[in-house]
Amino acid sequence: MLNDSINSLNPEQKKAVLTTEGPLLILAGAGSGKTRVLTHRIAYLIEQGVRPYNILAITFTNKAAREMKERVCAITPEGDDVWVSTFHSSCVRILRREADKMGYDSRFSIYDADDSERLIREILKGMNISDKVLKPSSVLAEISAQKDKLIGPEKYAKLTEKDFRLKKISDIYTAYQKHLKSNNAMDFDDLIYVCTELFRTRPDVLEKWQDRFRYILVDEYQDTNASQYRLVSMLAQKYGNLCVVGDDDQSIYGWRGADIRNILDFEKDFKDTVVIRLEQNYRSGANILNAANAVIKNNVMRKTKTLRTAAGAGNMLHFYRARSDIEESAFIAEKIAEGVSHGGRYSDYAILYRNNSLSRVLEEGLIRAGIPYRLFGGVRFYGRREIMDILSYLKAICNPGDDMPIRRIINVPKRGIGDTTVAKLAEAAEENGISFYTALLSADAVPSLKGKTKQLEKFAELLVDLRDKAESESVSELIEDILDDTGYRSELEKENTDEARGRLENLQELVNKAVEYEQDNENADLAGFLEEVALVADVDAYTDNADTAVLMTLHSSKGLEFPTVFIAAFEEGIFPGFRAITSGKASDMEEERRLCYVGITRAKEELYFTSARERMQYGSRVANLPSRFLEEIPPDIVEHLSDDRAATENRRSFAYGANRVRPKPVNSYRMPEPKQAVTDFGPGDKVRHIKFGIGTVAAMEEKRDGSFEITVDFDNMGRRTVNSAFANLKKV
DNA sequence: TTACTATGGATTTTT
DNA sequence: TCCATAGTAA
Repeated sequence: MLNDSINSLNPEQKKAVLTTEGPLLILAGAGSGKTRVLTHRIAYLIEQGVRPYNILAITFTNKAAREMKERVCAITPEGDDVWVSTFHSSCVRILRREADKMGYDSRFSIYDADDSERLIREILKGMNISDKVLKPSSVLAEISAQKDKLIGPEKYAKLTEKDFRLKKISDIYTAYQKHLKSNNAMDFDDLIYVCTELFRTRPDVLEKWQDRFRYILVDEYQDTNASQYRLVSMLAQKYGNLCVVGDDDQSIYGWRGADIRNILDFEKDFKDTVVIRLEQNYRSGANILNAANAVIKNNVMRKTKTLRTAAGAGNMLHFYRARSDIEESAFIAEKIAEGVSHGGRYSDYAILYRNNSLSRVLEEGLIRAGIPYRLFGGVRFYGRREIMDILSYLKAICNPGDDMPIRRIINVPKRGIGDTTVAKLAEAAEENGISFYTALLSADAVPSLKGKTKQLEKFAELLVDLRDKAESESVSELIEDILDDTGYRSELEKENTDEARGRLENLQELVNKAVEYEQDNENADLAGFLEEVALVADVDAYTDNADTAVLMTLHSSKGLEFPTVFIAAFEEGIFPGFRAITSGKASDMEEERRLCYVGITRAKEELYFTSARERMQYGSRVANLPSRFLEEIPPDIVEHLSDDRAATENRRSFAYGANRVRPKPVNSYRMPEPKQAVTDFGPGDKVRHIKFGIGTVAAMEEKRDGSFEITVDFDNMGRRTVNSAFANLKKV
């Protein structure tokens, strides 16, 4: 059965499956069936007598890991014993067993990005540095970048001696790392970093794990950073059976430390590497592939690779330039409605955009047209305030030695313990060399906190009480208790707003997740739940079984495919983004181009690029030119829906290209206020609306932007208020 | 301590 | 525009 399955692969895929020994680099173009290859490869290894236990498969998302595991298990039951997990969870699993060798307790907690940033703020405050001078997020980014490059605090200090600003960051880095260590905590980067340190300093431990993982596979290899690369190469050193799969053209996380050289230089780093190119695309029509190939061809930093397809030309691509962002969203909504009315499903449609702030106007268009949709990204579920609050309670209960979570929730809900009190407590803790929690328990001994003893005692009691309950209760029960005992739930219920109701729903969802976790894990405990929660992302929740259109950023769309794709706001200054245009670095523009390539190759049948002549951005009206990437696509495969020659001409004369004249930032050009929307009707007149039919105008109100809010009593739809800027009412 | 107003800043975010 | 944070008044 496995043999039949392997025989149905194309020659390159087959070779990739059968080449089991030695270093192997698989350059897998978009839609070339790489997951199929990987799963077959694992199954084949097992069939060849490799123990599943000796195989490690690394993916970037939990979702990918889950899917791969399922697919392997579908071929062979033994697949269940293969380690399929993300870099981070693999490292956690290793470190839980080896933590003591690196001076950590095996119950170390994991800081997510928010925890880390809060800690940085804390340190900045302690060092009396304004967060205007050094932005916590950029400090964190710098520290993260160093860890990714395996540069520890000491080494960084040496490197930055001469630069005043960097010297400061170096001090913060040192303090940050010290805090993590003393709180028995690791941030995301540490998970990898500490693991590599462990392997570097303890050859005996390394060898143990080398013997364990004789066959290693890494997916999305183009997205690995230096530390991940180091980790993998150390593990693979002894047996040399390292298979990496990636597509340099889909490297879109360079800004997060992903080092494209990992893939470009793989052959240099691993002698006798076998390179296999999967260029046969099974996803899209030829026009779409040609567009993708044509765009990516403009990048210099890449391994040459051209996608082929056996499919026919397929449909033309479409470009539409609307008058405004609102009209653009209306166009997209209309196209979806049209498609669905011809028998399509909402879930056939994906709307992709460069950044999250663009989602709102697009959503509004869908809402107006009554199209069901789901939005991915934006605020992460686990990033929501109410979720983080309750998780902080859980963390405080689980690991009271960690100050951060307690400090977060000490006054949530409000219980009269303010910043000054917290600062005093922290000081007392510092002076006595005890944890914040211990200081809290004996707060009555601190004279300066006299007036607050009552509140502090009550809070301490609450925590002790909850810790007690945690001993005997399941995680979900504990969450319920936290919600009740702290008054968190009743507070939200009292608020009685839509927002509060939404928060309550989210909290219920958190309880559900806990229940799910308990059902899935035999030895479920609080620490395990927190770990799981720390290492999941929202995209992990994406499923295609709901019949709704999907909105997400281009970044999140990687790895997915849809019959019809809209790439919205395809404009200079947005995509490519303002920063990539002005930075002058060719590599920035190349990454934008790869993102464009990713977007294009998500489409199976139809691909629309949409843009607007002017749009609201940051509160003001801006006019952007169509994206330069549009001109990189052969014109004969793009249908211009807006018959907009003038704009195209305009673009031609615009000197662009980061390597030539640096263009004026397009965002700085402000459009004059629009002409007053002309209407030839007024209250009492009969009008026709494209969707709502005939009605009588009841009222008209001029808006600041010159358009009109028009209230109409429709014969069939009742009273509706529409805006003249997009409603297109006609007098009858 | 909290609740209000002014101000400034604003990609992308697999873990 | 919309958000988070800093500063100020009660």
